[in-house]
Amino acid sequence: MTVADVAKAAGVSITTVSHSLSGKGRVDASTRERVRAVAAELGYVPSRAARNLALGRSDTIGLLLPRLTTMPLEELLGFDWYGRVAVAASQAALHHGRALLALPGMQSRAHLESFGLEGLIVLDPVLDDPRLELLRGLPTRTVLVGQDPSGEFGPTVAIDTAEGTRLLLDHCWERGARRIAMISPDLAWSATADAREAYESWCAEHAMEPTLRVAPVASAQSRPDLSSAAKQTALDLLCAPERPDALIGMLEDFGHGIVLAARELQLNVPGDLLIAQDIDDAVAAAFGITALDLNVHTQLDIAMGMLIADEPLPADEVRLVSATLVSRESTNGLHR
Amino acid sequence: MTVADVAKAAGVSITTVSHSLSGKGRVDASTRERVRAVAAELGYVPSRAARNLALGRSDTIGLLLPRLTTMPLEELLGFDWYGRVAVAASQAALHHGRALLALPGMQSRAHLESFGLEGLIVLDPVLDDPRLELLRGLPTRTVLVGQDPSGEFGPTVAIDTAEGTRLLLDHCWERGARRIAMISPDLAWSATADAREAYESWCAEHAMEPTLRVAPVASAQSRPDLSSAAKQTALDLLCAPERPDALIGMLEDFGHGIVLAARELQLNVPGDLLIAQDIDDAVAAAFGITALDLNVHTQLDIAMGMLIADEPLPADEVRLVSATLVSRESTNGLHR
DNA sequence: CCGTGGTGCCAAATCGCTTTGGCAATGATG
DNA sequence: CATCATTGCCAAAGCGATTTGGCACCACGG
Repeated sequence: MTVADVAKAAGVSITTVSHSLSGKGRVDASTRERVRAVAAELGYVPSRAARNLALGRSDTIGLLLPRLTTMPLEELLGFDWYGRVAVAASQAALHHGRALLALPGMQSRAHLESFGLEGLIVLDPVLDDPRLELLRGLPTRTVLVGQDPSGEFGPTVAIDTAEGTRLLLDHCWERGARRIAMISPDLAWSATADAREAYESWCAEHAMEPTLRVAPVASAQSRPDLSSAAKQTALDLLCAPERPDALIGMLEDFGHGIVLAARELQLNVPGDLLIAQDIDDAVAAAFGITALDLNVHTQLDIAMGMLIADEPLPADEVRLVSATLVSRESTNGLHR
Repeated sequence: MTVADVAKAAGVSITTVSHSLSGKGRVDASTRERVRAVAAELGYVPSRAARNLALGRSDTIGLLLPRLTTMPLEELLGFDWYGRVAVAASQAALHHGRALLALPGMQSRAHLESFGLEGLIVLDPVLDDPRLELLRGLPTRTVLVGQDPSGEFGPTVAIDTAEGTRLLLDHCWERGARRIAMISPDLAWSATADAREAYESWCAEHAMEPTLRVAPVASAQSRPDLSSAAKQTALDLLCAPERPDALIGMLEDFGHGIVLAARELQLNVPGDLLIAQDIDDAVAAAFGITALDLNVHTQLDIAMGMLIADEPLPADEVRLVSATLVSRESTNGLHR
């Protein structure tokens, strides 16, 4: 079932069929409708491959995963967050009739171009990101999702990390915390840096001594045990002389690790210690840990919209998405 | 950069380039190596679109999601399990140099064919599955992942649900439980039916009265609250005169719901009640709930292997994958 | 010396679509 | 009535790969 079949059945040329269906050329309205009717009746569906070849691009959006740690790239998808991003991207693409392709690592530019992608989503760049080299001058429309430390990637969709961090801090403050510590991962993420910065300036404004600890996760060869890393760091913090009365974990599973640490030290949550996390997930929800909903669907809807829009990509637009605070029992208030 | 460019650079014909790179025609070994070297030096990567058109198929594997409830299809990806399957499928495809396409619902057969898929993975059929009609006579290699109640889909990869169910029951029995109840969802899944059957025959073997309750989740218009559904059912069960001493939840989040019910009734877990779940996930892990690891990567590796193998698909092979019991605190033993 | 078979290479057709450029018919304009 | 612009349609030329069928050459055996 090809254009030729439809053309024959409708008694017109291939050109007219193509123009009728795409609405592009000059075709009489009645002819167009007739051709469309015939095509529909025959159940004609154009071949993707042929269309892609002729158009020089596919209806596929690529998803370029980051290179955070030394672990194999594919394993990143096993991370809850990247899994969710991949799913959200898939849904957004699907919603616009596009397919999503999780790209097999960083190959050559030619390799990247061979897919004839309609658009490309690049996730979470880090400083000195080797992918920058790949993307420079790439003809493919590209949108960054996640913050860009270098500012060189171009159009970006990102969470307003500073705002989100302040949401968490304000929330803990309101619930009575006066010594709020932060546990941050050792990742070169821009969001991580922004959060630390926001934390420090917030502390300055509230005349609070900042207590920042870094939990090591980046050096793992395989999927790191985020919860345990956070737990160790939390234990360390909570045994210090001036024990914090609130702990904010800045990576998935960190909240859970902190809960385990508190349990081990027989601290009551939230009576003795408030706990919050910068990113919401099923575990945080099940444990009643206050967290930020990063609105991954909103982020990817926006990114997808930018990619498939008709107008040219805005060169340096940064669209910030606000995180939503999800308040749960873990910050229900300290004993006084 | 096309075959023509490589041909010119190497001083041979397009045919010879194609043959050299694919290793298919008759080409002198030295020529082949030379052409390959030139292609590599030029950074030549064949265009997917052109190859797909010429070959009549893409290097894309489709993933056909099930139609479990009345919710919009895309939302299924939001289910933890299907998200994980999609990610695992993506990884498996990626590992074989293929792309994975989450298919936009059940369209016409022509629509399905328009993708020129190299292979198709169909997830979790139910009785009277409307997708059966679509697939009958489809030229695409198709593998089913999940159990097939009708037995009409052809080659299948599935978890051995009966074996897995028995693993859970034996485990609870060993830990001292003598009144093991099961909470099952109201889904037309074959796995659900198999589990119930396995439960009943196991009970018969152990002279135990089966206590099966169905938690309603299928009628939800949007993503159902699985945990609450299970909690309600568990509360009901645990308030009955002959209170069970072990509860097995047969869907994701059911274990968590049962934990909440036990907590509400001030039952000690595992002192007064053992809890287990038929499917492991991050929440079960974080809560220390014993669960079955359904080895989703193994399942999809096998399925992908069948799809891209050279030999023809075995018509009716069913490859059963064993679940792995992950024992955690929730079944650490009853008070006696 | 001729027929046979194998080897190395290539021209051209093919996949199914989009798009360009042109032709004929029609209507508007001077 | 001649001219020109517009409209409706189509033939043909791509897009970049694969693959078929055939040609020229060489070696071998009868």
